[in-house]
Amino acid sequence: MPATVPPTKPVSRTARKPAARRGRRPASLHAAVLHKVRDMITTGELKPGVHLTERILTKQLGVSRTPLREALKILAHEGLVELLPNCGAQVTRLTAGDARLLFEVIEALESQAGRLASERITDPELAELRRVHQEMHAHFLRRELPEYFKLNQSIHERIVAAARNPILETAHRLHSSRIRRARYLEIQVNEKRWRQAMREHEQIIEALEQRDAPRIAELLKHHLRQMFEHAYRRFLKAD
Amino acid sequence: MPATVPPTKPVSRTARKPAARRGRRPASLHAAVLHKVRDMITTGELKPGVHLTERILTKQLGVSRTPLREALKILAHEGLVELLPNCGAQVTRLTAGDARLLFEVIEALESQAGRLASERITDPELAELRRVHQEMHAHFLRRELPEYFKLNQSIHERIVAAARNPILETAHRLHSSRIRRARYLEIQVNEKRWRQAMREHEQIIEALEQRDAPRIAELLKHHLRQMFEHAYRRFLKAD
DNA sequence: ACGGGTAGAATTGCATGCAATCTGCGCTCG
DNA sequence: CGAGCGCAGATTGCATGCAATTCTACCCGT
Repeated sequence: MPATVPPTKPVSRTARKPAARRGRRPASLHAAVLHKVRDMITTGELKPGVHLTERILTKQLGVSRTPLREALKILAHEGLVELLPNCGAQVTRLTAGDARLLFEVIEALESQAGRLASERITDPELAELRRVHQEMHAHFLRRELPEYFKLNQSIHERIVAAARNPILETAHRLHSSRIRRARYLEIQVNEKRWRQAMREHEQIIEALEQRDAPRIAELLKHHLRQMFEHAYRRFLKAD
Repeated sequence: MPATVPPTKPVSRTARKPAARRGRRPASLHAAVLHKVRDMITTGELKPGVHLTERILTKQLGVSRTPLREALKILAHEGLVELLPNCGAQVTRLTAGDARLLFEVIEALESQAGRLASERITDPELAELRRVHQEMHAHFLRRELPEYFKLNQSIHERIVAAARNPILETAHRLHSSRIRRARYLEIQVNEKRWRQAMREHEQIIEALEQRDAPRIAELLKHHLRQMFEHAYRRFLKAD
């Protein structure tokens, strides 16, 4: 009985208070719910395998079933939840096998993004990337894992964004979000791997500055493969 | 006023006739609607830019608004339709620029699929692929475009399937469906390109039989790029 | 005659009601 | 005492009702 979670602040727009037109654009409710639930899953607030009942979620989010159901359908389509007919939804439990499949997809997308980024990234973007990288390095030296992790994620996102391909970006984000937690696990505590990852990042930035497309693609692939291999072992241990 | 389309057979399950339990599994209505509308878009029954009103579609499909809306939300998420807030949906109009973005994504996915397929494809699958290829060749010799096109599509799908990665497969299908019509345009009437495409296919199959992963990846990329370049010109002319 | 404003109609977005299905539990029968 | 059956509760899936927003078209003023 997971109903112990306190109801979060309702996302409702006009709701019962027609006077309060506080938030700027009401934005569509289903979109808000979609983002909220997706966040809850990727941050781990909703753990894999948890059974989601519409009743509980609607109460937590303060919306009715219609927008919630629309959001769940989309999440199911994305693969973040599984919809059992007439039996509700449950957060997808990521097996090691699934993780491998995801990494194979991400590898393809991210290396392609790197290739394109090397041709399209602007000098200011490069400078900013270098700056973030150095900031990340500082956190690495101080062994501040959460901050490091956040900037790490940010760097990968910036590279993908520099590819100037929103469709590629969306696809990449979609699949990345599903292994976000695996990526986190990967670095945790493994000092040696952490140093290695830093070196790989250093090389990637350098290759980008030299706009060496094939090298970037190779480096990103290698980086992701290493990441997967290490995360994989942890997975097997964890399961 | 596009309401001249005759209502297709309703997809409803129990509907108004509780006696008729004809179809085996009722299957979920929203899934049926999703497939139906997606088909209508990819086959061109619903042309790009057409405005979709819930009212009309519900009548055509014989379902109520709820499952239809859920299907539209997913299609919007896939990029096949655009959902204007409070203004309904319209079939996404694919610009030449969008097509380029899509090709960049497909190139990444399909070349990765080829790489993986070269390692994982079974000998019977290879034999079947060769068989389909020869059948396609026969249609090529007889200049039977629709049949050729169908088998062409089938070959690409088989290669992706041989990668043994359902997630990759889904992502590939998702993006491919959006440029399906462009692919069709590409070959039409351009005799020289057609012969060239046949040669490329021949090489791809050979490389697969030799399980030469890097070569397959390169060949598929080249094949797709050629396809895009030729389709691109037609696009620009068509627009 | 033309532009602006406003009332009306239609359409979307959300909430809720109803039927069908599934789960769990108690009861009965072997 | 165990297994099968049936009933009740809960939950999902779909249909529809209501409010809000947008688009259209008409009317009025300049």
